[in-house]
Amino acid sequence: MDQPDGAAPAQDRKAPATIYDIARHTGVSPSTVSRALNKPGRLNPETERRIREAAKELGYRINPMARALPTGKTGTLGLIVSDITNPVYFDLVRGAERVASEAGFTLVFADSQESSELEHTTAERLQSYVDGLLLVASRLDDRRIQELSSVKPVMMVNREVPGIPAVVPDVRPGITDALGRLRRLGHRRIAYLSGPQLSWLNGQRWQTLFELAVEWDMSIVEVKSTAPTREGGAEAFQRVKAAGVSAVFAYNDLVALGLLRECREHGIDVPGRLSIIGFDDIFGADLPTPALSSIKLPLAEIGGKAVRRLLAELDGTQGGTEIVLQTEFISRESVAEPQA
Amino acid sequence: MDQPDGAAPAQDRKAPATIYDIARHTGVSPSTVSRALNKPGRLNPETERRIREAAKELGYRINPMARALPTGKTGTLGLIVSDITNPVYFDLVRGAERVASEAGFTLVFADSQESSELEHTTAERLQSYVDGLLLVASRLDDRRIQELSSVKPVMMVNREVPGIPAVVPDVRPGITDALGRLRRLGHRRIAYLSGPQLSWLNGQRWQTLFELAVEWDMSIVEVKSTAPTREGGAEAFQRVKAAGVSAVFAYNDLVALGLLRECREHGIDVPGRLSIIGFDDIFGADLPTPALSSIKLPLAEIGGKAVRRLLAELDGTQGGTEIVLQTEFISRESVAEPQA
DNA sequence: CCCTGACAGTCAATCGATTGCCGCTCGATC
DNA sequence: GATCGAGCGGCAATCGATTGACTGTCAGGG
Repeated sequence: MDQPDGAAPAQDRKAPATIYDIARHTGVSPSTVSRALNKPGRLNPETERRIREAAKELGYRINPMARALPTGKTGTLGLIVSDITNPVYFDLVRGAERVASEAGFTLVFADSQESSELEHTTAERLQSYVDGLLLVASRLDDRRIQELSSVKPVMMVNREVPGIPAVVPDVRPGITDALGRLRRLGHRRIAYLSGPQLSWLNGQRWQTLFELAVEWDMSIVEVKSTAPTREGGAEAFQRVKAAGVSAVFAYNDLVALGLLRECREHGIDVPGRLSIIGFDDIFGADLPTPALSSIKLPLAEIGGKAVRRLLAELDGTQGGTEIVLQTEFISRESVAEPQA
Repeated sequence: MDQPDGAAPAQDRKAPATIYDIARHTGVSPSTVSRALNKPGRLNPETERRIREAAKELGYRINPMARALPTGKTGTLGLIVSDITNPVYFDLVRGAERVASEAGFTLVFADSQESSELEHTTAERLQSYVDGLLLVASRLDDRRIQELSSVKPVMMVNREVPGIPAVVPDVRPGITDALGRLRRLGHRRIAYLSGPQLSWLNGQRWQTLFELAVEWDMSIVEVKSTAPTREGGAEAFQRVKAAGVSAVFAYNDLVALGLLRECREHGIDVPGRLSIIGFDDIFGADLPTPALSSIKLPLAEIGGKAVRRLLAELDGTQGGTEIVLQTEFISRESVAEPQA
């Protein structure tokens, strides 16, 4: 501290109490204090009580850094998402946060702005702080993820990587339901407005749609979008229109929302001329007119389960297999039978 | 580690390299390594080069815990928001994150679920991890905040507390513009659908509206909402309707959105019969029909500035006074002249 | 009466990095 | 040629908590 004396800038902070203070206060040794606080029952109940009391009195708060040094455990988990401004992550983050703090863990949180490079940097930086990492919809390649996981436990969310534990949704139920509905309404030719090539979920969605469409004898085309955002959706409008389909699935609700808005602006009737279905059922999907139909992920549950699973991994109680959660089709106004 | 031998649960993680490894590798002492890495120029350039090289080669990553112990600095900032599922925090969080990571700091992030109690617990827990705390729209009372700030630096965002540095918006420009517009359109009787009593911004908004309305000779009433959410807004519909006003400001966009939807469902024409204006201009405000007008906060900027200011506080270069940022009225379809 | 062992508490090493102080070397200065 | 000081690097203490090994005590069993 090189503060100019006499001119302490802010109020002076009192140094926090340590186990040494408590030890002095109660006339025992620091190691006894440590045990009193961490290994209930190891000590004489009376001694333990006295120590606990003194700790309370002195306002003792454990110093996590100091503890982390010998134990190697920080009590902290890292969560990296691809884009924090995507509402889809709300519930996921909250679910994760809840479970983590119930378990006495702290969540550290970062976003990679859809950049694989930035994600890597961030992951490495975070890794030295945390006990384990949650990678949500990671854009990293398998090798890099495996590297990361050779340093500290890594849990994948919404993505699968060989050898790495994961919590993922099963997109099939939701898609089956949605596509079935379209089919019954009379749609025969549909499009998939796709997302980032590096997105595992994008692959899943396309794959599943494709297989089902083929199986049900519907025709399907992929239309590429430039970005998984509202802008990306809007920008793809002409290509979707040109594809001559009666219904379109969009990679996610942001894209769907962008497309929907653009349709309206160009006087394309939704759902009359084009039915639109998004994925994720984010905040706001129900706001536009027509309200957007979407295939919903149980995000909060995914976040919670992912943390729980990572926590289990941490103390060796590994869950083993991968966890899969179901999706659900939320039908709103953006779907109807195609105009003759 | 009490792993059952022979059955190592996951792949074994290699211990990360330390300065001791580097020291051995290059034949110098650990302290020299430390200096090479932290005090460029202090050492013989050649020695420094060799050490840096070895560090790179061994994949050395500093152990933040170990560093934090002697220095007391963790390189980490805590950010607590009242409700992470409120889209208003997106940009704020992202702005904060960006500045923090540019400065080599890591953001730890938590939400208090609108609970003052939970916020307090969280703040205390976080405080032992971080160098400083950012409290966004805190629901804590002044005394508790001052307590927190006597332990480690605290920066208030969207709230003022005596003696604590803050970054806040000036709601006046946006409100003036919006209210002026209403007045010119012919509105004379307006309502404010208020938010949480503990919210400082809620107070600011009401105060400012009230003063301006009085000054401009418009009548104004406060209608209470039960929660600062869409549900809260919907739930207040009857009370707003009963108030017999031609325009309403809502505490935030979530509330406004809820109210807007409910109006539509009850066949109340917006903006014909009722003009609605929200605050924050969150994601989705432009989605409904009619699109919601809103008074926008420069959230990303607020987040960034708050972090910068806290960082300055940390190394004594305190900015001194409080930072105030301007608001802006975003006019959309939910505002029109009142029906005769 | 001695031994065993449970129990309570202490000692001291350790985690990884930082830093004040010291010592050596060497060239410049008087 | 002795002295001084700058430059370079090492020694060892320190931050706060954890933990294996150890000591001393006391009760109960053989």
